[in-house]
Amino acid sequence: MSQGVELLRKVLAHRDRLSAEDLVSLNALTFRVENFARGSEIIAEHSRPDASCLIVSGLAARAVFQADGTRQLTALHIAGDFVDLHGFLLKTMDHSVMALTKSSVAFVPHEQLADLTRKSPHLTRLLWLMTVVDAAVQRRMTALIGRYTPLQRLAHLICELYVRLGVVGLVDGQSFGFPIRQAEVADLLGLSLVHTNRTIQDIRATKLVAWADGRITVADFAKLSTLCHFDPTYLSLRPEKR
Amino acid sequence: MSQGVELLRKVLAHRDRLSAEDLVSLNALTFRVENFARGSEIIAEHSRPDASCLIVSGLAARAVFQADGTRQLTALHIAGDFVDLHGFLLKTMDHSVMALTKSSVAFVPHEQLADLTRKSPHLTRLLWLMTVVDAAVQRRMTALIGRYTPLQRLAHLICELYVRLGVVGLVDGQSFGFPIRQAEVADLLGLSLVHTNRTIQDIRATKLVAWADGRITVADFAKLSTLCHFDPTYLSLRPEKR
DNA sequence: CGTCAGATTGATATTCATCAAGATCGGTGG
DNA sequence: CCACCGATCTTGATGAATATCAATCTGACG
Repeated sequence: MSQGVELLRKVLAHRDRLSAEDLVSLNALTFRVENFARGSEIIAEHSRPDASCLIVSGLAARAVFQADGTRQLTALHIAGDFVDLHGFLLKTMDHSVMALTKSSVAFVPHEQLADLTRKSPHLTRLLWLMTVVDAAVQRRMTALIGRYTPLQRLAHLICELYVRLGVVGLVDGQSFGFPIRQAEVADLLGLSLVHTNRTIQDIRATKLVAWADGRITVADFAKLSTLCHFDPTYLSLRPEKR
Repeated sequence: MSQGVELLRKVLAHRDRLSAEDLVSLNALTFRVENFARGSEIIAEHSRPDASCLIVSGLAARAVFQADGTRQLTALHIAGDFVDLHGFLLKTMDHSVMALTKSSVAFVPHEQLADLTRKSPHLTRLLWLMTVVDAAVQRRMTALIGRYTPLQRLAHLICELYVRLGVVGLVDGQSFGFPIRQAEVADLLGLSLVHTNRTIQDIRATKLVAWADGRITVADFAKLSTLCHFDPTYLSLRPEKR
């Protein structure tokens, strides 16, 4: 079983029980793995990909660029995220996907996904769900940037990462690797670089989070959650019949 | 053919050719229509709906509420939008859907949608697409609030509405009805009410848009698009094999 | 005529971006 | 081993953008 499929199985299993038949269909998917350097573009805006990709390792982000070169990173993606399932339906990309760290990415051809929609309604619904969860995460991001203070935005980002990375086993005790530059955090949170730096100092001052050398340690998840009103409902992490 | 199905057919036909078989499956869907008053909740956060809804007439919005009573409207929905297709997969709502004007809403039971995923892979992909387009619109919203000026946000909102309302035939010449209070525009754009008021005055001053008595007239769509870098790619409005 | 919701205005305080320097650190060539 | 360099983080100063507060205005309607 490829690493990509194994990760996908783990992520889907958090949302619904997978039947033996589901597993067979999953295993039938063939992934081509490709590596990307930090800062490189995995999928380009306006391109027409013929395969969808899943992050095997590393961090990636969806990016929307502006004419003046500034950008907004609209979503962050981690190992196990079927990032570009969207492209399967969109056909033409409305945004790009960037590797924020050295990443390993698995591609599955669109034909195989189309096949899945014909042969496995249940897996289809689960993959559909994954894109709907992406939408929910995006909604939360909109709300964060629109109505939360910078400190809350950052706290929320950390809470979300803590939970999502936990699902794929990437939280070690209370800490996880997050080798991201502050400029990128700024583009995620909709802040300037300087203000982001100060906000990071603010969150360190709360003592709820330690952040050094590309690693974040969550000292008090409960208090951090309260600070930013984190409610994980939007991640749909309860196994249910779907 | 019900009004709901007819609208849906129109919206889907903008994304792909519908076969005779597709139309039969569409017509098999049974919608229960319900009316909502301005300001009422169509779907509540944390609820577990057993039917998904489509806006037949009126304006609706997804809302995320904060502890202090403030809210962010994360997305705006118009006639023809299958707003709550998300609920079919999420099972538990992570946000609420509000009627911004008196609205007529058609509900189709989740069982019928599940059935569709078993019997009509093509329609399934098209409905899936509609949720993916919602995600794309949401992404654009995040980028807007994070990196665009208030004037650009408002201009972009108007461009988007102009195009989306055009698809369902709700643009009359160069104008469309938009009977929304400024407080709601503020919650959409992530601004304060006062600043929203001033931004509306700014956009009036450009003469590119007239806005009075609940009606917006777009005097120069091309210039307005340029002002806010509007690129309709994210709406996926080209019929393609999907 | 009074009331109410919504729009508008002016004044002020706060937040945030921008600009311009440092500081820190790892790597690299001599 | 050490001086230098570039990338990143940090800091301080300043001004612009935005929120907040408190009126006032307007039009619809009983």
